[in-house]
Amino acid sequence: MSARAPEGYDPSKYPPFALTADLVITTVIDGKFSVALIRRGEDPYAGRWALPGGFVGAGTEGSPGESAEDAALRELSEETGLDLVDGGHLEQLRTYSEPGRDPRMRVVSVAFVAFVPYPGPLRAGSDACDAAWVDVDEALGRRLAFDHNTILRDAVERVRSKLEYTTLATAFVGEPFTLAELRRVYEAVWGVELHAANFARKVQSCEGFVEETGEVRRGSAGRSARLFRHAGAQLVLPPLMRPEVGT
Amino acid sequence: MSARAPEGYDPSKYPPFALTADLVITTVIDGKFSVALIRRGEDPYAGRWALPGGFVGAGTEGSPGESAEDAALRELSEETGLDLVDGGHLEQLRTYSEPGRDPRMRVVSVAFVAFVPYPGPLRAGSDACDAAWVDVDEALGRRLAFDHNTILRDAVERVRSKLEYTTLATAFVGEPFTLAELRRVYEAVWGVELHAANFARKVQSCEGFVEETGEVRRGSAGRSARLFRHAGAQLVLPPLMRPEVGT
DNA sequence: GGAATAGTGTCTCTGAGACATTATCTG
DNA sequence: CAGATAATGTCTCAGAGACACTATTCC
Repeated sequence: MSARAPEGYDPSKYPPFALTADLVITTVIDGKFSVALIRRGEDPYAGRWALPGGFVGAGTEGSPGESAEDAALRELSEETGLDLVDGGHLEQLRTYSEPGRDPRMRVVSVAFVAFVPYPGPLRAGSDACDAAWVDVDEALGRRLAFDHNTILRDAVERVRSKLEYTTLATAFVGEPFTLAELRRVYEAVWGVELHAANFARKVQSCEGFVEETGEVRRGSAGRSARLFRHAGAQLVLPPLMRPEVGT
Repeated sequence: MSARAPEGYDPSKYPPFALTADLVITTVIDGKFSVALIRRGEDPYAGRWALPGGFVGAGTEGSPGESAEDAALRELSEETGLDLVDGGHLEQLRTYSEPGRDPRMRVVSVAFVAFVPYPGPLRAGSDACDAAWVDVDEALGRRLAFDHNTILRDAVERVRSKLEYTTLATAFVGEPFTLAELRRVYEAVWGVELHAANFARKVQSCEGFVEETGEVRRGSAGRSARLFRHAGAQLVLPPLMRPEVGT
């Protein structure tokens, strides 16, 4: 019985939680799987690196408020300038609600993961004294604010596994892209080397994963590469398997 | 910047949300994929079927409060008597935070999915006038309270896909179980018929999925079946694929 | 031409699916 | 013994991985 009020609906009777949306914004920069971090300017955890995020607007009389997704999109745009109309992907990760995860008050955080093509350096937001793309492994090694190490770890595993059975790797590259560029996304995120020939065959044999634009990319050494765009399919069946991960 | 208060930490400055944990408790009853629903005794949506759930305790001075997971476990136990020590599985689905999803006030719901062995009929909780196991397809056809149709749809898809690449089917059967019983879980959840011989080979060839107890189950017609228990592995590699679902 | 990168051909091996056969139980 | 259910044997086919080879581009 979601949200049933036993008698009368007096909001003051219901425990107040503050709600935030925290983002794990991931991208691939020059072959490195990277995440957007900000450096906190204020206590608690002043000076620590943290995930970007912010409060969800609850609304007042006259204004309807926003969902956690709305808040996440707003934060993503503020932080990176992206709005997902051309490429990129945002999805909910999970919600972190342990009492005590924020030392000040009861804050529940809905965490999101974003997959974006590299949008250039970050601008430090109003409440951060610094912002930067950080290699994921290095970020996991830092002591982040709040429970953000846990959130980041969960997000990294989500991204890695989603590349196996979805076409979301295309969200990391701008269109059009070559098959080698797409392969480098997998290699960066999974930390492995893939067999180029077999990778290309697999991707092209999966209905709706990519389609040729007809153009080629030249300019670098070697034979010019055909260009592709994402062709709409969401799932990869059967999945691409990341090698050697369980053994 | 999760939960940063720009100046001073005055909780009254932060928008109050009520937080609930809603549960999609699934099981397999006699070959039918089923979900626990309760019938609401009070407005809003009095008389409508809904997912079980309840408020998350925020805590007060002296009491620490609980996480959404704590609340979900409490609700699961109240509703079914189960505590997951022997079998069963509970995981977060996602959080639903659209403004207006509850007509009374701003309620954010963290939804969970539970996989449990059939625990017998439900007892109607304090705030429900009825409670029952309902076939999933029938439940999806009803007009449930709040946005519970959406939550249920998301949960059903989660369960179906989780059976592909995890060993969670074992959470639906009591131990020990026969391979035929395990196969009937897949058949019920996916709504397909599986080839018994190939299923048994696949399950046994997957390291750590099941292990023989050495006992057999007799009493029904035909050759007696060997008994198994879950052997600890969480993932099925390569995944079991549900047939014909995309085509 | 030579190095570098893209793309193709093809072989092997594994595993899924289909189906036939054998084994063991109840009545 | 007949029927039912469990378990095994084996054939075929698709797809992943490995590797050799061809194609095209820049220098």
